[in-house]
Amino acid sequence: MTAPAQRSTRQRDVISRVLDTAEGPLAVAEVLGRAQGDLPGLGIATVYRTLKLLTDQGRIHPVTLDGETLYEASGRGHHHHFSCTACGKVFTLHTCPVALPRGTVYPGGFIVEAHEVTLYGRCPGCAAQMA
Amino acid sequence: MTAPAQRSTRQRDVISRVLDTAEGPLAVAEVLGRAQGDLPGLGIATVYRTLKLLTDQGRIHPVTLDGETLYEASGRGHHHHFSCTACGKVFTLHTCPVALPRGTVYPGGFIVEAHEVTLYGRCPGCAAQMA
DNA sequence: TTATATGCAAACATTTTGCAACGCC
DNA sequence: GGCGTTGCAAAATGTTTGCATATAA
Repeated sequence: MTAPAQRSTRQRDVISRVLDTAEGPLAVAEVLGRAQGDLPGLGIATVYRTLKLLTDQGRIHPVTLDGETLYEASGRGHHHHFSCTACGKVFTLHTCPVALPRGTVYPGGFIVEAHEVTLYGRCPGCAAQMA
Repeated sequence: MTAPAQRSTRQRDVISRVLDTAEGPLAVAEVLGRAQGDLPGLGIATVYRTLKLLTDQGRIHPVTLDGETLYEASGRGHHHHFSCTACGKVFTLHTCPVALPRGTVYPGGFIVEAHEVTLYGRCPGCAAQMA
């Protein structure tokens, strides 16, 4: 009773690479668009199936931002996100503004296992345009 | 040319009260269910329309958590959320773990206008059950 | 060869919209 | 009475699934 065989296909390779080389989390439509650059005939169903597969494998994970589900590659270490209120792009931040290690007991008796922080504001590019 | 008149209806009153008296953010289905306790015939479209109306008025605002959109009353001051990984309930936290006032320039040149923090872990009740 | 993966289209789930009936003001 | 609001059903979105064909191994 072994796990079902996993095949390496061009579709999966391309979708994986799109996420691995992305500068931040991507929306499903964005993944489809970028992957179609290499595979014009790629279907949206394959993207959804592959995203689920990669998520189950722990190679990527979903990030929900303003109601939209984005996907990003795992294994990039602890980080957070910055959502630009001007251009809408989402950036990855490598500095963490909170000190809440696993096991911290938060006021009220909440035992913290993990945390997520999202910052909103102007990204460097949009801030420069305003000036 | 004044703004269109807003009418006070039983539906809007009930939906507003459901959110005002909620202990935390509620999912749309949860709002519908609670409101139907008072208004059995209430339609889901009215709930969506009213949620959008109240949001536009700034009286409530959406909170996205794990891909689900929840709504909570505004004007409760700055706070964050704790999502229990055991029972799934979402709690409101009144202590803020970050010091990022508006205008803070975050490493990388990001100008912070707002921030959101979500903590994950065991709520007091679930933590007690484990012990 | 053969079981898994893909693409298409149909099925679902969720949210929005059109419209006639209804009810505040 | 008039116009905003409601409930229903249809439409628009976003995501999943069935199935015949294509393909990795």
